Amino acid sequence: MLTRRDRKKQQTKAALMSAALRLADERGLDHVTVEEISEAADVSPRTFFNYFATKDDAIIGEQIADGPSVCDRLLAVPAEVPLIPAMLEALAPEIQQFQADREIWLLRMRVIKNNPSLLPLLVARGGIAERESAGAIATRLGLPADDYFALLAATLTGTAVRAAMMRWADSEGHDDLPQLVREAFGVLAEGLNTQRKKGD
Amino acid sequence: MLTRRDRKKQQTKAALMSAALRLADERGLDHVTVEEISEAADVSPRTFFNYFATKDDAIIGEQIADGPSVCDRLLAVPAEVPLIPAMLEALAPEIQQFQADREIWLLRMRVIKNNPSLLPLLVARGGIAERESAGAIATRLGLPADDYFALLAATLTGTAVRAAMMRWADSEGHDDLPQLVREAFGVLAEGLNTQRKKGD
DNA sequence: CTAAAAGTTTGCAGTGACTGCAACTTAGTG
DNA sequence: CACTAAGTTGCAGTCACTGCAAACTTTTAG
Repeated sequence: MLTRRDRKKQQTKAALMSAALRLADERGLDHVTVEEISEAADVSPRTFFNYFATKDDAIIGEQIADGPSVCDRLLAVPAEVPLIPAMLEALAPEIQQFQADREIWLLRMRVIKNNPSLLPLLVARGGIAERESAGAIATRLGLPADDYFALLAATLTGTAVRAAMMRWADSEGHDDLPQLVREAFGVLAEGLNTQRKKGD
Repeated sequence: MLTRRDRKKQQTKAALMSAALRLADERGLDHVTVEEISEAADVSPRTFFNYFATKDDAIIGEQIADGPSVCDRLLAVPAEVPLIPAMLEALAPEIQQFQADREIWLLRMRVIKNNPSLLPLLVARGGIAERESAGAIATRLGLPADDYFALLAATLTGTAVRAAMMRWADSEGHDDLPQLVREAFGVLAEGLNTQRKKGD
């Protein structure tokens, strides 16, 4: 059940995130202090740290999916489906989420682009999800859980999604995100094919 | 010319790095202060920051190659050579360097493993090199400089190398590093091939 | 309705990373 | 031996972040 308390917490968290994004966008991340962010969200600085471990976290947010994770969804797709289509299907809800939170994500990507020190964190966050997915991919392919290829495939999908997001943000959201992701995977498959031909 | 001054600088830098690694290995990164590291290297804390922008930098080091970069070497390999062998060749000197600095790298990887907060930085550092390589790969394949596939391929090689390094470190240096890297690339090519068959 | 329990916010005091500046010391140069 | 350029250091200051305990608010139970 969602009590009033919980609702208020969500509100506060959203306020902090959005204040952090807005201010960082206006002035650049290192010209914004936690104090100012808290001020803008109308809570004490100490409270800020009850919600986020670091200032950067307030910008990046936490990729928490309420429902089943990419990982779960990937395992749910029938095993006959080839990896790339399966991955696309498992990713679909996430992508919809990005579009639903369109404003925030466009802003977030812009801030990250203008403050490259944030990129490591973004990549690292993706990396966690990727490592989980790697296990699921391995299962699908009947490989041991810590298989090289599974890890590489997972990394690749993460990179593809990130590249698509960047491109989407660069177009200021004019491009169609699902289309861009499909394109990234398509280019990938095609490129790998080309590579195989040249390599053989 | 390499004056005494320069030699001293190198010494100091090495001393700081090695002190940072040793202490972080013994006590864990956040139980070591910059003051203690400087103390151990026998310089003032202020001097530490003349050498490294952040504490973490002293652990990760800066992947500075004196000679030509991976990027340059990749372009030097004849265009007929397929991408993966070309990449292996371009990477060879780096790998030798890792082996030459064997002790430091094994220690470094152990510290990173035990202090995951460092991972983002390591990945980010790799990411810079990858983005450069992406350009070179694109050139080799006759693609535009910001091509999707080139970026994905570059990311993949970075991940392969990193995975090989991790495995090498896990074996405490008993495994043969060049062998592990070749294996990573091999598994990769093979896996992609399998995937193509399933996917068509 | 009320009092205790449980959860949340806040202030305070402290640690430690990191920076700019100016004084000081030392190595290279003519 | 100056003279200069480069490197080192101390100092004062800002800001991220933490633990603790007090104050406050919501929920729960009697």
